Amino acid sequence: MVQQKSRNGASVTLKDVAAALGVSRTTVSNAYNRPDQLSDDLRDKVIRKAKAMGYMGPNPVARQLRTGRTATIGLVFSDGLTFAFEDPAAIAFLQGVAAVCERNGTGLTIVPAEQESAAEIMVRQAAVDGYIVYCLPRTSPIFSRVLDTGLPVVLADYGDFPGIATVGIDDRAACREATQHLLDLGHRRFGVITLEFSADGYTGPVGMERRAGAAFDTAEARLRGYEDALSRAGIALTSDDVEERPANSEAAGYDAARVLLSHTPRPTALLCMSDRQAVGAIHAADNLGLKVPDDVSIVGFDDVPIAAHVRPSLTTVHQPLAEKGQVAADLLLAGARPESRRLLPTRLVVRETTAPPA
Amino acid sequence: MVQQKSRNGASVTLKDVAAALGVSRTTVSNAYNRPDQLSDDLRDKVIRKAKAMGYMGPNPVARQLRTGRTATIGLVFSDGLTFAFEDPAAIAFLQGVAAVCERNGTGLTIVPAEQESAAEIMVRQAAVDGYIVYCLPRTSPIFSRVLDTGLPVVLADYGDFPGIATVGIDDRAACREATQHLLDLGHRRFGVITLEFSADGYTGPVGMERRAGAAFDTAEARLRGYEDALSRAGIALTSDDVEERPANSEAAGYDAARVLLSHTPRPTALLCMSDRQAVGAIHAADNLGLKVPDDVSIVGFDDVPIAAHVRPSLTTVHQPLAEKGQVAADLLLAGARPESRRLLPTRLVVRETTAPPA
DNA sequence: CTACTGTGCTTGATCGTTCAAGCGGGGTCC
DNA sequence: GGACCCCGCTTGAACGATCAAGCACAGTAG
Repeated sequence: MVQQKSRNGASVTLKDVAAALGVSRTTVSNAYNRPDQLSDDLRDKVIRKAKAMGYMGPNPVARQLRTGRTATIGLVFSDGLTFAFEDPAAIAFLQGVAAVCERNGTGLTIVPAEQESAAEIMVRQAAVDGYIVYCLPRTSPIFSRVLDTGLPVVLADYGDFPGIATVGIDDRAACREATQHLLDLGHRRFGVITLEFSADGYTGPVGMERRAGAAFDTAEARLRGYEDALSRAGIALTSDDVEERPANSEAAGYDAARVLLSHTPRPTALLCMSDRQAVGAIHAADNLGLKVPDDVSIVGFDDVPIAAHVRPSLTTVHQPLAEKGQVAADLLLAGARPESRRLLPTRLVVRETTAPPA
Repeated sequence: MVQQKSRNGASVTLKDVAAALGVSRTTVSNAYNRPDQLSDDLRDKVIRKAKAMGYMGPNPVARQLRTGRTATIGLVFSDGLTFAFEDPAAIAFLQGVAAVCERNGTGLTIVPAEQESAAEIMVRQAAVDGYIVYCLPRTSPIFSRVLDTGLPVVLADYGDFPGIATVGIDDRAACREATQHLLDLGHRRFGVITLEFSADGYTGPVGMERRAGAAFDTAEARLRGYEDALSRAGIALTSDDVEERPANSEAAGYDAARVLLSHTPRPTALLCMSDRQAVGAIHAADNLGLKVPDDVSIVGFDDVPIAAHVRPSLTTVHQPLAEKGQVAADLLLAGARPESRRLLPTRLVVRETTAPPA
C-alpha cells in the first residue's frame, strides 16, 4: 500500500527486494519477466514481498536503457496540433496508428509540431524507437531533426521520398478520376479550392510561382491530377480559377467558394481538396442562392463521415484514412525499410452534389 | 551524415566522442546541456566532431534514468480509443492536454485502454512522470494499475475521489439548471437519454439497480441533477423514462429518442447527456414527424461545435472541454497534490431546440 | 608571499535494470 | 561410476548518460 516510488527519492528497487529476500537481483527480475525461470514458490514469495515493500515492478526506463528498446513510437503531427485534432482526416489517421500500437503493446508518443522550437526539443528528448511523420511541411526544421535521429522513419502523405519508407495514396490519379467524372457530366468551367502549398498562411489564387516551392506534396499532386484530366479535355486553369486556403475548415471552403462563384462566367463545378472545404462550399453556394448540384456541382476529398451526412450528400474521393495510419505503424514496427512504399487505393464515391450543368 | 545509431548495435556514444577528442565525457555532455560551462572554442569543436562521428546528442533514455525524470506524461483514455477519437468532447480534452505539454516541453504518451490486457502492460512499461486518467470506468483494472505505479495522477471527470487530484465540472448542478430551464418553460413530461453507467454495453431503461453500481460518475451525477430539479417540481422519473446507451453517438441518441418518443403520453422534453446524442434525438423527432422545439424540446450537454451548427441549433450545457484538459495537465505538472480538486464552470446556452410545450 | 576566488575541465560513482556466463546438485544414460 | 545435461539460481558486467567533488591554473587581494 505504501508507495515509495519517487517520493523523497528513496524508491524501492529490484536490488532492495532481492536483498530483503536474500536472493539475487536477477531472480527478482525473472519473477517479473521470465516466470518460467524460477520455481513457482519462489516466484510467489518474490512477488508478495515486492508488493509488501512497495516495489512496483521493474523501472521502465532502466529496462529501456539496458535492452535498447523503448517499445514506443513517436508521431509527429502537422503544425498546429489544435488544427490536427479538429481535422477528421488527421484523427482517423491517428486512430489507425493507435490501433496498431495497442494491438502490438507499443506506446505512442505524440509530438505536436506547433511551435517549432518546442518540437525540436521534444524530438531530441523523446525516448522512442522510431517516428511516423504526418503532414509536416518538407521545409520544417523538425523534419530534418527527425531524420537526424537516425531512427527508423515512416512518412505519411508525402510523395516519393528517396531513401525513406512512405505510405500514401495516388493523389494525382484520384483527382484525375474525380475531374473526369465532372467532365463526363458535361462540365467545362471549373473552380478549384486547394489546401495549403506551403505553411505560410497564404490565402488567394495559386500561380506557378506559388506551386514551384510547394512544401506539401499533396496539394501539388492533387492539383496536377485535376489539370491532367482538364488538359486532356482541352481546358486550362488560370491562377484565378484556383483558390488556396491554409485551413482545412468549412469556413475556409466557404470563403474560397464565394470568391470562385463570383467570377464571370461562373464555374459550374468546384473541385475541393477536402470534404470540410467542400461542405463550406455547399453553404456558400446556398448562401449565394445557387442550387447544388443544379447550378453548381461540388466534389470533395477524403470521404469523412460528414460527407455522407451533409445535405445534399457529397460526391467525394474516398481514401482509407485509418488504414493509412495502420499501414504507417505496421511499416514502422517492421523496421521501416527505406524501400517500403505503399500506395493505398482510393475510389470516387458519387453522391448528390454532382450532376450535369444546368 | 552516416548514422550509426541502433544500426548493427554499434552506436556512437558520448564516451566515443570524448575519447576521439581526448576530453572527458562530462565535457561532451556539457557541450549539449550546459554550454556556459566550457569555452566556446571547445564547445564548437565538440559539436562538430560529434556530428562528424554520427553522434546524435545525448541518449534520452540514459538521461532519463540518471535524472529520474522522463519529461513525459501519460494520458489514459477511456475504453475504446476508436470511440475516444470520434468523440468531439474527448478530442477537445486531448487538445487542452497537448497544448500544455507543448508549451511546457513535455512529451505526451497515449495509453489506449481498449484492450484491458494490452493497457495494463503499457502502463507497466510506459516511461512517464505521471498520469492523467480520462473517462476510465472506476472498475477497470487499469485504474488500479495506474494508481499502483505510485506516480502522480490527475483524474478528469470523476466525482470526488479521496486522496487524488481531480478536475471536472459540477455535473449535478449543471443538469439541475438545464432541467429548471425546461420546467420554467412549462414542461411536465420528460425523457432522459443517458451515457453509460457501466462499461458493459447495456442498452435500455435505467432502474435503481443499474444506478447502484455505476462505474462512471458523470452519468449518475447528471441523472441526479435532472432529478433534483424535477422532484422539486413534484415530478418523478420512472425507469422507463430513462434510456441508457453505451455510445456517445448520434445513432445512439436517435435510437434512444425513438424509444422515449413512442411512449404514451409522449414526453414534451428530452434531456440528453451529450450533444451528439441530442443531435441524434433531433433527427429521431424529425423522422417521427415531430417538430423541434414545438412538439418536443431537446437539451444537450457539452456544447461542442456541432451544437451551434445543427438546425435547429441546440440548447445545451456548455462545459470548457479544452480547458479541462489544460487544467488536468497543469495540475499534473505541478505535482498533482492530492488535495487539488478543480471544478470548472458550466453554463446553460439557450438556443433553438427549447420552447414551451405546444 | 600567502590566501582566496573563479574558471574550465576531469574523475569516480551512480541511476535500476538485463544479459551472458557460470556454478552446484540432482537426474539420466550407458 | 563417470560423463553429461538440465534446472534453478548467482555473479559481474554492461547500457549511456549526469552529478558531486575535486584539481590545476590564473588572477586578485591583502
